Amino acid sequence: MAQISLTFPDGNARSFVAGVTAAEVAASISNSLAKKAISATVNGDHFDLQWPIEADASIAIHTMKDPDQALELVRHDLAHIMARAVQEIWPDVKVTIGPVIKDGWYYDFDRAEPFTPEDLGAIEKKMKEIINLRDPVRTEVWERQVAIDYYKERGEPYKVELIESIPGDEPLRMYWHGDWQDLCRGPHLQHTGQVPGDAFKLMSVAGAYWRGDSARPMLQRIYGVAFTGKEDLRKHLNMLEEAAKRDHRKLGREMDLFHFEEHAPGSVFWHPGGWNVFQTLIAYMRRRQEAAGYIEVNTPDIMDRTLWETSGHWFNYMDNMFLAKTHDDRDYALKPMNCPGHMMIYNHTLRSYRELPIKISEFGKVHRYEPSGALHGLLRVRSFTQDDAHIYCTPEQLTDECLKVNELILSIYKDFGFEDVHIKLSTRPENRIGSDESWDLSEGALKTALERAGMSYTIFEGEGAFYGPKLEYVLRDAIGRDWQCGTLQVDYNLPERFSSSYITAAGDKQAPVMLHRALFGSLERFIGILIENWEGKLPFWLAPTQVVVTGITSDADDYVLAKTAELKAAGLRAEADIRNEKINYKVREHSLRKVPVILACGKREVEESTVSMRRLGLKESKFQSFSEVLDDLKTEAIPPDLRS
RNA sequence: GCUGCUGUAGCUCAGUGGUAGAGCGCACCCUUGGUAAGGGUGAGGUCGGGAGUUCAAUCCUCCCCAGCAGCACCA
Repeated sequence: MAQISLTFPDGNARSFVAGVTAAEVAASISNSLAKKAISATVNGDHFDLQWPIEADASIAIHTMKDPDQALELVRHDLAHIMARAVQEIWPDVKVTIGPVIKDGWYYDFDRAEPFTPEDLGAIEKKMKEIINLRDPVRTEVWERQVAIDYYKERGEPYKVELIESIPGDEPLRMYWHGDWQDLCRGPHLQHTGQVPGDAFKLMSVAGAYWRGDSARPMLQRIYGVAFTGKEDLRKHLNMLEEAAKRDHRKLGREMDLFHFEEHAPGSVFWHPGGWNVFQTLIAYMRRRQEAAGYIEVNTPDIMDRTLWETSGHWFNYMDNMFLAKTHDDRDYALKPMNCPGHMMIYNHTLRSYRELPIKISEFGKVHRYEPSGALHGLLRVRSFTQDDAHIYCTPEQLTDECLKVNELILSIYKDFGFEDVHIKLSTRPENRIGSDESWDLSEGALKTALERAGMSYTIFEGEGAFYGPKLEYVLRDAIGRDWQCGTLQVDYNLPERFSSSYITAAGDKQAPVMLHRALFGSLERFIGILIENWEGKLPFWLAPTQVVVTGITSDADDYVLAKTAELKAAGLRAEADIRNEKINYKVREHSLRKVPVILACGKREVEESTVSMRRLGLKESKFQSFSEVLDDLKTEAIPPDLRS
C-alpha cells in the first residue's frame, strides 16, 4: 500500500497510508482531538475530515478554537440544518442554495406561502432539535447523471439546474445529515451536535431572485446569524442595535435636519439645520476646488430632447429620466447628469491647447428616476446635488489629471476622518457607446493612474457607465460599513458626440479627452454618511447649531442674549434659550439635538462674566471666562482646510 | 421594479364591525429651578387615498400611493 507523508504545523512529519482521512489522522493523535476536530487544512485547502488525502501534504487539524474555520463550518452546517428543518416541517418546499455570508448564512427556498415570523420561530426550534440529535454528517461523491436523475425524481428542479450549470463532467459531492441530503462542495462538521445550539438566530425572511436574475422566479430567503459562542451572538445583536441608533433617517428627524413627503418620493425637504450642513459642505468644496484650479458654472435643469439625443442619454438612460412635456408639445428632460450642460459651455467658444486642462465644476441638482425599491433616506434619492466637475484635457494630460483628482479626493476624505478608502474600477458594460479602442485607452488611463499612485483596487468587469469606465471610491465608516461616494470616469465619447475640439500648437483641431468626477458624490448621500459615521455628533465646524447659551434663572436673560449676540458676531452659529424651563430639561433637549456646546449662565456667571461650558457627551461642565470660550470656539469652528 | 410587511395626533405606538386612546411634543397657568424629563389644565385625528361588502367600515375584500427589510439596480 502506498504511503504518504503528512507534515504537521510543528514541522514533524508522519507517514500514513494514501487515502487516509483527516479524521483518522486526528484519531491517531488522540481520542480527544478526534472528538474535538472539525476540519483540516491540507496544503492550504480547507478539507472535510472525511475526505481522503492521497499525496504528501502539510496538514493542520482544526477545532472550534480556530475561528476562521469554525465560523465557516458552523454557518454552513446551519444552512443545511435550516434547509432540513424547513423540509421536515413543510416537505413540499423546494430547496435551492444556502451560502455562508458575513456574520451568518442564508438559504433560498421556493414555497407558495410566505414564511411568517412565527414560522421562523418554529424553524429555529426544529433546528435546535436537529442539533441535539447529533446526527453524523456523511458524504459521498456521485456521478453527475446519477445526481441529476436523483433530483429529478425528488422534484427538486433548482438542484437539477444547478448541476447542469456546473461546468465539465466532474463528479459531485453529496452530504447527509441523518436522512436529509444536499448537494454541497463541503467541508462540513463531523455531526450536527458540533454546532453550538445557542449561538445562532434566524433574523428575517425576504424575497430574492433565483440566481440573482430579476427575470427569474422570486424565492424566499431566510437569513440567519451565527457564531461559535453565545457571547459573540449577543455582541452582534448589540451591534445591530447600535447601528440602528445611528440611522440617519431617525437622527435626521431628531435633529430636525430634513424630512421626506409622499408627494415627492426620494426627494429631500431640507430644514434649516440640514441646509446649513449642506451649505457648509459646499463652501468647503468650493474652496478646495478653487485652490485646485476649477471654475464654477451653473447649467439648466430642464433641456430639450435633442440635447439628450446627442449625449446618448435619450437612448441609453431613458428608464432613469424624468421627462417634461410642455404645452407646445416639446419633449424636455430633467438633467440626470451635468455633463451635457458642461459640453455646451466648453463648446461655446473656440478653445486653445493653452487653456487645457479646463476644469468646469457645478453643484448641480440632478434627477434620476430610481426604482422605488432602491430609495433609502438620504443614501439613495431621486433628486440629488452632485459636486460635479468635468475636466477637459489633452490625451497627454490625462493620466496626470487622474492622479490629481485621486490626490484631491483622498485629501478631502481625510479632512472628514475617512482614511480607510478603497477603489473599485468598473470596466466597459454591454450597453455602451464608443469604439473598443477608446475604451482601451480610457481603462488604461485609469489603471496607469492608480498604479502610479500606488493604490490597490478591485476590478468590476462590465460595471462601467455607458460612456466610459469609472473609478469608485468606497470609504469605511466608524463602525466598519462601506459607502460608495466619489467617482472618476474617463470619457472619449461625449467630446466626440458633441464635436468638441481645441486648437493644437500646430494649429489643428483635436478632440479633448474628458474626465467626469464627483468627490462627495452626492451632497445628500455624503451628509447621510456623515450623520451615521458620527452618530449625529457632527464636528464643531459642521454642526448646524454650534452653541446654545441658556439661562439658569430668568435673571440671566439679558446676559444670555448679550453673549449670544457676541458669539454670532464672531461668526458662530449660536442660539439663546431663555425659555422658562429647568436647566436639566434644556440640557437634555439640546443634547438630544446633538448641539456640541451648551453655555449655561446663572447668577454667578453674570457677576463674574463667565459661562459654564458643557460639551456634548461629557457629564461635567467647566467654568470659564466668556472671552476665553469665545476664542476657543472661534478656533474650533475653522474648517479643516483653513487651519494652519 | 420584484417578494413580504407596515401606514391611527407633530413623534413613538395601543385599540375596536356601532365614526378613537396613551406617552412625548405643542398652548396656557403655576413653578426661578445649577447641568439629560418639575407640576397642572387644554387644544390636536375624514384612522394613507379610492372602490366594494354591510343597516353600519379606521377595522373585512380589491385597487392605488407611500414607507420598511431584502433582492435587482445605483451617486
